[in-house]
Formats: sequence, structure tokens, C-alpha cells
Amino acid sequence: MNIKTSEKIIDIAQEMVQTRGYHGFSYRDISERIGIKTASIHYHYPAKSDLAKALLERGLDAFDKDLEAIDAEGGHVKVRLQKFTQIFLKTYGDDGRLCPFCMIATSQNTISGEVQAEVSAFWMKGEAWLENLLESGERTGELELKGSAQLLSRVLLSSLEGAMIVAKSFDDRDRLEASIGFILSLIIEKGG
Amino acid sequence: MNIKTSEKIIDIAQEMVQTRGYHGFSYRDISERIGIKTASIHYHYPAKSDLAKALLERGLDAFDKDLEAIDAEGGHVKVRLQKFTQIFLKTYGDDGRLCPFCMIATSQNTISGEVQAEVSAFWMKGEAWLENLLESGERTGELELKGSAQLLSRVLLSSLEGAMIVAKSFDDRDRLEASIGFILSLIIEKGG
DNA sequence: GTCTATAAGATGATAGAC
DNA sequence: GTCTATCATCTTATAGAC
Repeated sequence: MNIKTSEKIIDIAQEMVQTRGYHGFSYRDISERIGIKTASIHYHYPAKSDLAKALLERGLDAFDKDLEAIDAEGGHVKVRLQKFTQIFLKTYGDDGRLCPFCMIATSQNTISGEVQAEVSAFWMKGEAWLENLLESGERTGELELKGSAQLLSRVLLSSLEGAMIVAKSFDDRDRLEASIGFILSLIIEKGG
Repeated sequence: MNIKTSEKIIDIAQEMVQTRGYHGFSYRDISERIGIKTASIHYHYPAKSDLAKALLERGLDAFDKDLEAIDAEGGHVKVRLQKFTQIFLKTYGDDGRLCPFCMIATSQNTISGEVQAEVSAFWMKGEAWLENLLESGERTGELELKGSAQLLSRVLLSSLEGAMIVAKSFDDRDRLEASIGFILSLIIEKGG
């Protein structure tokens, strides 16, 4: 069974958001990659902002599912934390794709409030999930936090985003992996 | 005495790179803000990539001078570290300006190697300066590092970039200040 | 759902007058 | 150095046929 055109469009658009930024690609770029005309893309997503919103909504759903999967698997808090960071490594992939939410965030001043809301929702979801994990880790004694769970969560999430950007500048996935490992070591005090 | 037009152009362009991204503004936007025609801008910067390069070169010079000033002032390593982070707070300003190098970095796949080189130079300069500071801090006993100076430097610099982006999403300078303070606390183990 | 045709406006850029 | 004029191309978007 074939992938729906509307999904194919989002696939390409997402890749382009991740590698070129919101203003770094056009409907024409997508049409050439996918083999249909720009008018057909407008049928699925009338405005570019609709496309951006759809792409971020799908990304947020995927993020939710990734987090739920980690929760479902259980295991030590340390392991769950590491699995969280692996989401970002997976996003980066082999070709240096940055986080779509981070990319759109850098274009904040040029996008609609509706799209901005998707970006904020991503940060809030990630921070809340981390905060909850960190607090439970401290309660069970698996973790000894070096500061408030809230600050730790915020800094962890944003650090991952920053690490991805710099790693990409050097086209160096190893650097990203090393940075992530080190960020984790700064946060995880006590072994499980 | 008046500011040279070529500088005025860079001023506006830099602000727009910081708030809208490399592809988020045009020569027309600059011309309207500055009160000259686009052709005049092309006289000073024939191609947009020339403008980007000039703007980043100027930014790198300013960064160098900021670092030299910190070195010249001397003082405890902890204080110098804090002054380093204040450079990024200053960049963020009152209106949520992101780091121009970080902004261009997110457009890596769409820009020339010459411009990419300016971005890499910025990371390398910042990381090298931090690494040197951290190592000297450890030697003098002012600091007790939680890991290699290199990893610490890389993570510190990229964390600042990430923190700026997320803070901007929430239009929250206080969040940025709190994050930076916390990042420093994670790195600084022992008081001076 | 996809196409052709088309539109209005933006964009990066150049030639040549002043 | 700045202007007018002009350019080819790109960009987002719509109308209507198939």
C-alpha cells in the first residue's frame, strides 16, 4: 500500500525544515522532489503555514508516542533519561537533521501564532516529561539531583538542541553523541 | 559624525538575521528600514552572501574583543566564566535576538562554504577560549572540573545557544537568565 | 486529486544616469 | 554613493478543466 500524498508532502517538507529552515524551501522544491505540481500541494495544504502546522502536529504526536513508549518499557530512570536523549540522536540521523521545532523556533518572528503554539507545546511537553522523570528518580533514590527538577529539565532539553546545531556545523555526529553523553553525566549524579 | 552606510546596512541585516533568520529578510526589507534603494545596498554588498559574511566577520571581531576585555580585566575564573555568559545575555537583549552565528548555522545547507567557515570559526574561538579558561581554573585550584575541559567547553557554549532559542519561544528573558545561572552552577564545582 | 494556466508580488541582481 | 529602470526568476496562491 502506498503512502498518501499528504504524508509524502509532509515527509519532504519536514526534511527541508530540518535541513534548510522554514524559509529555505518552497512548494516548488517539494513538487520537484515528489513529482507533482505545486497546485497539488496547495490542494493538501492551502498555505505554507498550514503545511508547517501539520508537520509540527505530526512531530508532536510522534514525540508523545516516543515518550509513552519509554514510560511503557519502564526500567531505571537513568536508562529512561538516556532513551530520551536518543530521540534527538535519531532526529539528527545520518545527514544532520536538526529538530523541526527548534528550526521553526528560530523563525518565530516570521510565523503565525498558531504555528508558534506548536513549538511551545513541544518544549512544554518535553520539559514536563523530564521534570516528572527526574522527580520520580529522586524519590526512588535512583537519582540525586544537582538542582531543581524544573531547571534541570529546561537545561537538558535546550542543551540537546544547542548541541545538535553545533554538531551540524562541524558535520560531526560523534561530537553530538559525546556531548549528549556528557550532558547526561552532568545531570546523573548517582548510579542506578 | 554619521555612521557609514555600509555599517548601517550591517546593523539592520544583523538584527534581521538574529530575529528572522538568513532567509527571513530581503534587501528590500533593509532598504525600507534604512531609507535607501536596494541597488545602493548591492553597491556595498553585491550579493547577499557578501552581506552575511561581512556581518559575521564583524561579529567575530566583536566577540574577540569581548574575550580580550575579559582576559584583560582578570579576576577569578568563576567571574570570567560569568562574564562570558553575559556576552550571550547581551546578545539576546530586550527584544529576544538570537546569536547570528547560531541562526546562520541552522541554514547551513543553503549557504556558501565561505559563510559556513565564519560560523565554525565562532564555535572554535569560543570553545578554545573556554577550554583555556577552564584548564587554568583547574590548575590554580579555582575550579574542580566535572569532566574534560574540552567537553565542558563544548557543552557550555552550545547550551547557551539552545537556552536562547527556547527562551525566545516563550519570550522570557528571565528564563534565559535562570538557565544560564544554572548551567554555570553545573560546571562550577568549587568556589573561588 | 492532479493538472494547466495564470496572477500579483517578491527577490537577488545588474546597467547606466546623476 | 545613490538613484531609476529593468531583469529573470522564484514564490505563494487561486481558478477551473479533467
